[in-house]
Amino acid sequence: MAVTNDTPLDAEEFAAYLALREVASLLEHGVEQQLREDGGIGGAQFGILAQLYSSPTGQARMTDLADSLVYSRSGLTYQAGQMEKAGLITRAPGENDERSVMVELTPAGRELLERVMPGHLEVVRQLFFQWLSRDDVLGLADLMPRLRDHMRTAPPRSAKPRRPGPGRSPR
Amino acid sequence: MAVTNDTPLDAEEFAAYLALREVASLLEHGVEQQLREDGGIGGAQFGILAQLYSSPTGQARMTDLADSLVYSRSGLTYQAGQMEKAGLITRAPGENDERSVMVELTPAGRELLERVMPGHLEVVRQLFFQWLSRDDVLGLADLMPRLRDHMRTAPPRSAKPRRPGPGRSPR
DNA sequence: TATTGTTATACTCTATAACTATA
DNA sequence: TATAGTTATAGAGTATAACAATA
Repeated sequence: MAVTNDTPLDAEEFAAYLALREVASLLEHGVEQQLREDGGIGGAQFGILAQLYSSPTGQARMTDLADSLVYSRSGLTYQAGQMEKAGLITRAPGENDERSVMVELTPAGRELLERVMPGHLEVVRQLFFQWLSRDDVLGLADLMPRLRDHMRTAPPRSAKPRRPGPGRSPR
Repeated sequence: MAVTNDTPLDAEEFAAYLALREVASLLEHGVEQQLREDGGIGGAQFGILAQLYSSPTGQARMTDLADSLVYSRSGLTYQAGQMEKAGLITRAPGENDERSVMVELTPAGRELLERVMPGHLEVVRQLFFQWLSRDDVLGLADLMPRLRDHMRTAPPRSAKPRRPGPGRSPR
C-alpha cells in the first residue's frame, strides 16, 4: 500500500488544484445565487430534488440521500424538514423496513425543479461550459464520473499521516 | 454573442456537471477535515494563508483578498479577525491609501501553512490526483486556469435571463 | 461622490451527541 | 447489537445594511 507521502504534487498539479478550487467556488456562487433567486432554494435542496427526480420512482431513502449528497444525517433531516414544510417532498416510513424513511417528490417539488432547471442550466452553461471546447467537455464527461466513483470507494479517512516528521521540534 | 438559451446542456454535459458537483463536494469535505484536524483552520483561512504566502511580499489588500477568494468583504473581515486573534496575520493601514488595510502573514501564519501543507497535498493527492493519468493532469492544468480566467472576466451577474424568453416577445 | 473596511445583526447551515424505534 | 432517523444544541460562517473614514 503505497499510500505514502513520496510523491507530492508538482507545481503544475498544485496550480491546477488551486485553479480548480477557484473554479468550483465561482461556479458554486453563481449557481447558488440562481437557485436562490429563481426557486428560493439552496444547493443542498437542489441536490435533493435532482436526486429524487432522477430516480425512476421519485423516491429515496434518507440515508442514501445523505450518503450520495455527502451530508450528515441530521443535516439531511434538517433540509428534509424544510422541504416538507414547503411542500416539496413527503416523508413516509419504508414499507419493507420500518426504520427507514422514504422521501418522495411531490408534484410541487417536481414543478419547482422543472421551473428552476432551465435557468440553472443556463447559468452553468454561461459560467462553465461556454468556455469549454467539445474536447474539453468530452474529457470532463469521461473523467469526472470515473473520478467520483474512485473517490467514493477510497478509504474515507484512514492512514492519516500524523505529520511527515521532517522537523522534529516544530516551533 | 449568443449568450442566449439556444444550446442547453446535453445529457453528457449534465452528467459531467453532476459528477463535478459531487467530486468537488467530496474533495472539499476531505480537505476541510484535514485542515481542521492538522491546523485548526477551515478552507477559507487556508485560502487566505495560501494567497498571502504566494505573494512576494506576503501581503495583500483586504478587498483584493475578498475578490480573489469570492467572499463578501464583511465575511473576510470576520475571517481576518479570527486569524489576527490567532496570530496568523497582522492588519495595518495601507501606506499609499489610508483607506485600505494591508494584511500580512506573520511567522506563525507562515509556519502554520507550512506545517499543514504536506498533509494537505497528501489528501489532495490521495483523494484526487491519485486517480488521474498524466494526461488527465495535463488536461486539467491546461483547462482550469483558463477556465478561471474566463469566469473571472465574465459578467458577474448581468443579463440575467428572466426566463428563457428567446423570442422577441418576452411575455 | 466613490471606495475601503468594519460593525451590528440576523440567518442559514452543519455537525455531534443523545435518544427512540425497528431489525 | 446494529441500523435508521430525529432532536437538541451549539457553533461556524455568510451576507446585508448601516456606518466611519479616506480619496
